[in-house]
Amino acid sequence: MSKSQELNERSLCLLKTLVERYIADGQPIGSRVLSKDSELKLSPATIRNVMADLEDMGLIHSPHTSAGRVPTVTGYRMFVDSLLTVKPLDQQLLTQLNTGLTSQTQDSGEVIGKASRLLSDLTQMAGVVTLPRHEATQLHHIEFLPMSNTRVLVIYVTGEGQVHNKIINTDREFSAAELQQASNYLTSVYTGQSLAAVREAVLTELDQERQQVNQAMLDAVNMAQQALDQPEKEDYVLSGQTNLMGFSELSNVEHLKQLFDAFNQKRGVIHLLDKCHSTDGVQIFIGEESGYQAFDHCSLVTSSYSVNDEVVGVLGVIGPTRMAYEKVIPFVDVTAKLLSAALNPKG
Amino acid sequence: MSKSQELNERSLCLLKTLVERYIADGQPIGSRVLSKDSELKLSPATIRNVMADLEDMGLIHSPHTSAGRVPTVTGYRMFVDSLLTVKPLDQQLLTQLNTGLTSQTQDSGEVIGKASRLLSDLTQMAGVVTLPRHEATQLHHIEFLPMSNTRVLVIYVTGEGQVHNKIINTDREFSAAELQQASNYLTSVYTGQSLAAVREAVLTELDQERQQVNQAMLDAVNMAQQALDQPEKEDYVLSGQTNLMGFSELSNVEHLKQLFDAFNQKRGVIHLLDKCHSTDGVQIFIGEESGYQAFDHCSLVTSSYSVNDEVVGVLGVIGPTRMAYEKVIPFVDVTAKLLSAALNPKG
DNA sequence: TGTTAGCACTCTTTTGTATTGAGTGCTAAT
DNA sequence: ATTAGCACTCAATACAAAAGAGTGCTAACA
Repeated sequence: MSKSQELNERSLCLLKTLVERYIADGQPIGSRVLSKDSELKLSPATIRNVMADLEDMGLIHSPHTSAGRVPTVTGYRMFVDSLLTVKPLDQQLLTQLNTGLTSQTQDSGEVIGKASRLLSDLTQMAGVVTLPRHEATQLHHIEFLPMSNTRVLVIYVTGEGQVHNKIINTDREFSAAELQQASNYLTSVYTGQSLAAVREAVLTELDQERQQVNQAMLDAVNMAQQALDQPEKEDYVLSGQTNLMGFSELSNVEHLKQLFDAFNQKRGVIHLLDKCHSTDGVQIFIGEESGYQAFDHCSLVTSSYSVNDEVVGVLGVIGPTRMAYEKVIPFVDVTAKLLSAALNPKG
Repeated sequence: MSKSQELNERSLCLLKTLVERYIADGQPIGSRVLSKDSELKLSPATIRNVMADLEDMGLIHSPHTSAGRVPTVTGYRMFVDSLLTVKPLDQQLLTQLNTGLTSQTQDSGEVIGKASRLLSDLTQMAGVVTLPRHEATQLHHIEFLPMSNTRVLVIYVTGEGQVHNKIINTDREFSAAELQQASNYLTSVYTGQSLAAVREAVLTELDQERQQVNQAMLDAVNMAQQALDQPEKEDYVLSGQTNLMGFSELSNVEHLKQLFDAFNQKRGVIHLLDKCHSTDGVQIFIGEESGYQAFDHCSLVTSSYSVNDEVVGVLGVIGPTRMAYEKVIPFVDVTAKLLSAALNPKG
């Protein structure tokens, strides 16, 4: 009785080799192979007993009577949490990453895209990088341009050259000169502050100084308020989706459709990625743990990246549950660090 | 002898109903069904004779001895070219299109995206719209902003609020004031001209007036030249890719992967879409006609759209070869016209 | 001469049955 | 506690037979 609940060294060791072997081969592992594969010198019969225990504990599972065993989600979880021996990152991969992310003359958008691409290319799975949190980035410049009648094009530049734009409708028609003046005023006052701060400042300024401030500036602030009104929705860059079509465990078209639909919706994925914002270090969602049905057969390995020591985004790799965690984890970890480095204002 | 090469009224009529029926059912059509389905009162035996002729001519094809017949690519081609009875566009679809494309306060990018989305949503296939040809659009404003050291952010606005930006490296450091002056100079001189014209003008100005013109303007022109140097690559907006995963004829994961890879490469698709630039009216590629293996089982129905009576882009629908051409064709046609209308400067 | 009924034939699809092989669980021996 | 042995389960494979769909051809017919 006590035995069946006890997770002794031996059981764990066997679980470990079972998972490793299953990740390598993709086929259910029977007692015979496990007996040969493990450094423990045990007979298949003994191993069968242990396996029965592991199955009782919900760590492995048998597809049917005459098949071997396969790790369950909790089995994988135990594996990555306490059994995994992380491999140091392949040197060649490291240099590829480094050269890919460090090249000059790129705005941050390009770097993000490049990172996503590298994640997918070097893992042969799907790579994802969220765009830096809009709110946290600094305002670098804001400009109003006349379009037609009362329509005004607002352009504002944040961080290292990310350009955002939006068309707003104004109450009355503005001349090019007026708009120019507004641009100058706002840029001079608010440059260097975070967008969140600017939004707040603009709102209070609208409230308090309505009477005192001169009309031109009031107009400027008003337009800024409209432009920054609803925060831009979060977004991410996904690469290598087609890589996922190669994996036999996802080869069911129905599953694939669900997965790709989820990618297109973006909502769910963003929500999932947001969960990693808080934690630092690598975080992993295995199969159903994500809570999204479309990801039932996938795992997600993520890490957050920062600018100026503040977490502004998340990046990661999406692949089948059966992935080489021992390689992917350090890979994602390093990529996050390199991306942070690449995005930080140069020395 | 002569008979087997002759495409009389009756054969064509049967081909037509065969294709229609096959498009509706998706299963090979036998002589019995065709006999019942056709308005011609002919026995299955007679129909078998006709079908044998059609097969000789390469218009239909039998998957195997005991299956019915299926249209070949040339069969489809004949069908859409001369047999098709185009259905007038469903009134409800029309209003949906209209309201979707006509709403206010959208920059052209949004309209393009919306069009693509509508194409896919309303056909339940994939929709594609190329971005308006960059070269042909008018320059509306150009602006230089200092980033760090010698890096300068160039922002230029074209057409109805499309914002482009690029970071360039300059020979020396420029002050904000200098850049402002350059912006003003270029904007005042070149606003309203097409990008292609601007590029040309800039180049000649660099050549000819190197001595006479003042240094500030020379710098400005120099930077503009760098920014407009290599033309932006063509691009398109694709929607509803996942719709394609629902079709049984494409449900082979291998095919799907090829197709989606092609979508990601973009190169091939763009090349294909470019072929439609010249022609006006609806153009159709059926199966292998496209010349791209990934599209072997797909058809592409396209039409070009214009701004100021000049063709600037192409839009279309991608779906399985077996699609309801009689509905899709008018739909694509109308969408192209509505998009042209939506993009043309108002009033 | 064009159309049709009839029939033999082909080939896929389905269904059923037997066999093989992998792997287990249990029991009894070590 | 470990292990050898054995009966048992179940998927996968192979094979055979039957059913079904549709054709091509021939001969009869209007």
